[in-house]
Amino acid sequence: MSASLHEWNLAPREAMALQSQLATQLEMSDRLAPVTHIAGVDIGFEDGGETTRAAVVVLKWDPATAPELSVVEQVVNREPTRMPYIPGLLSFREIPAALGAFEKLSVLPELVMVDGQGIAHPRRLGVAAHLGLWLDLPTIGIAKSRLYGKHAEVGEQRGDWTPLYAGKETIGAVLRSRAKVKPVFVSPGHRITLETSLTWVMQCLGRTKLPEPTRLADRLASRRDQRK
DNA sequence: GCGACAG
DNA sequence: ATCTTGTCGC
Repeated sequence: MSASLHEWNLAPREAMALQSQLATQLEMSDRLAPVTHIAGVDIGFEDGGETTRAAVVVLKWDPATAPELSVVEQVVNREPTRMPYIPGLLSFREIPAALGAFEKLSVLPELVMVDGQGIAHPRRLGVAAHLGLWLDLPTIGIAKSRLYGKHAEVGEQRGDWTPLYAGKETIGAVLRSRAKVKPVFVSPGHRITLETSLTWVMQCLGRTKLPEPTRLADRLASRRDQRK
């Protein structure tokens, strides 16, 4: 059985109120155990959207070989899709299936990278932040596009980044993870700072746009991946 | 009222 | 996210 279902079947109005409340519980400072394993999380859909497929990939962290990291475990969890995609309420659609995938894991990571926003969200509770609270693990959000916040143009060089702002508050960073490619949006979720988030993301960056954890989870969650 | 809008 | 082939470029 997964987490108390009542939290996941809320009307948009209530879901939004819950997000604001939960956001106050986020820890915005570093509280990480020594990192030996990093997980990547992403969600995909099948059957025209009727089935939600959560994928979690656990990689062994080894500074000697990074950004090449070995896969220690891969898990896929399928569940009936419970609600449609509503901008700002993504976590209510994706987290239930993700929690099921984590329950199947035999190796728990000390750090989790999620495909989506951390606190770079209207109410500061993107999917990465929400998942971090549920798992009580440090999480980082790595999104392929912007949901919320303003920013200046980002440099062209790989590694260049510029702050993502919500007024005067810094809620994330726009990172040029690969030259000549659209930048990614990095924002801390839970138990980690933006600075530390950027350090980890860059350390897991190969020559690709996405860091290894989410790149592999992306592939595993995608319908194009013919595995089963 | 008019846009914007993670996956 | 997903529906979908080939094709341009490093």
